[in-house]
Amino acid sequence: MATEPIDVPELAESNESAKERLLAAAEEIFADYGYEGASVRAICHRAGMNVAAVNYHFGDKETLYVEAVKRAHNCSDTKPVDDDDPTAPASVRLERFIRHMVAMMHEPASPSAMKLVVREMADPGKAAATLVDEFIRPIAFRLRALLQELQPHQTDEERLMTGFSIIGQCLYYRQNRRVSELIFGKPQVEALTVDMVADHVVRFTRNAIGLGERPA
Amino acid sequence: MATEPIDVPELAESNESAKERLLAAAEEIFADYGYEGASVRAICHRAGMNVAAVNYHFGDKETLYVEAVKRAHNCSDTKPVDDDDPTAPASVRLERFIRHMVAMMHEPASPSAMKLVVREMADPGKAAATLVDEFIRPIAFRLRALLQELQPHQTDEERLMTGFSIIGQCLYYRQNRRVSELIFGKPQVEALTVDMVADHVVRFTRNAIGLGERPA
DNA sequence: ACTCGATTGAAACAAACGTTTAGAACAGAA
DNA sequence: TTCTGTTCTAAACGTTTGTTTCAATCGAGT
Repeated sequence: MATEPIDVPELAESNESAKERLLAAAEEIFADYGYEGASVRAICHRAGMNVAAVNYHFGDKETLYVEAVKRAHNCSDTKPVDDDDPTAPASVRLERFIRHMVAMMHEPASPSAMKLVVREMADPGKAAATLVDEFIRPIAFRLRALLQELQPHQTDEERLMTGFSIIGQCLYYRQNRRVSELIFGKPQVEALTVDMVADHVVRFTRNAIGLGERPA
Repeated sequence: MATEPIDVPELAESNESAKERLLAAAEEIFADYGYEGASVRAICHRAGMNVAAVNYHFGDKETLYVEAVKRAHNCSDTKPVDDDDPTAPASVRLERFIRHMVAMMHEPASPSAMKLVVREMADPGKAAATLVDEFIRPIAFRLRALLQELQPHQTDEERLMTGFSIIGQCLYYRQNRRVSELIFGKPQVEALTVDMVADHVVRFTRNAIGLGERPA
């Protein structure tokens, strides 16, 4: 009681390691089965820990979920878009934006993290607000700024819809890949590589907003 | 045993009415809470029936779910696209296709039915195959045929991606509406009416595939 | 060695889950 | 009426859920 806790550096490490394992396991299970479908027991089993671990480290299932989603969006690779060259022409930066977006959707650094993030976005829950603030909105505002440069004569609403058209194309392959495979067969869809899709979306979008064919 | 069942006309009606109420309730609850999140008790309570009703009429929860999804896609309005005038030019039929698609996503005849269908598409389960066969694939093949008319010089893969770009734009507003509201604020997104979005997607797509601005 | 706070383990908790059972209520046929 | 089959209800089934309890274990400070 009387003794102040002082700092516990190495203990904190092992603490983080335990929480980290739990978060990693939660990310996978939540991504695969959804919030309701994932059981605390399955998560703890995956983490090699006891059922009580969730309650001890996070309090309850919901808190664990929110923390897992927060951790997931940190694992996503936002950086390549951050160090974008601001001196390049807007049309080039738009192309880079699209290519980064398509790549992120097709081959995310952490598939289960991306899966979990997209799941939360499709059905926004308690973690959605944080996710939007720290992960989604920055990307959306970057695109909006680009479109303001490229189409200053258009209204805000027109640019908003243009942004949705671009994002909609990129998101399609992540949100509807499996259905597409059911429709056209898996080989047909798998034949579409990241580069092919990126090239297509860039060309489709450039034509759509009047940038014309991309110069070689 | 010895007596054959004969026909039971009016009894069959009341039977259908009971199953129908159950299916309607299941559609709403499953659409709102997902398969795992929806409880058999909640569905039966909504239908004003006993818990055992699900097991009596459908056997188990999963069968009820599949039947509810099948019923949901029947409630969706596929017809307006069916009686499409085949004599009109392909570019006009494409525009009609897009407008119908956008309208169906924005203001479906039965919101809960559409919600349930989209949910199953996002996370394909046991009902996905039927849904694709009877509901999704016909639409997709119609679009593919249109693009074959409009862009006969392109490869199958290019046309496939073009189709995905078009569908991706239409689906965006249904799959990511709530996130968009979180990003930009509800009023900004609600300001986009069905007609505005349809006009935009038509113009965006026409430009993208080289049809030029639509003639007045 | 001893103490004490942090962490883990096995077990159990009440509640909710999908499912089942046995019988009541009903309608038509004999 | 009596019988027969169908439909519905109340109650309970066994299992699984998220959560809690409490003692065992560990690690560092005195």
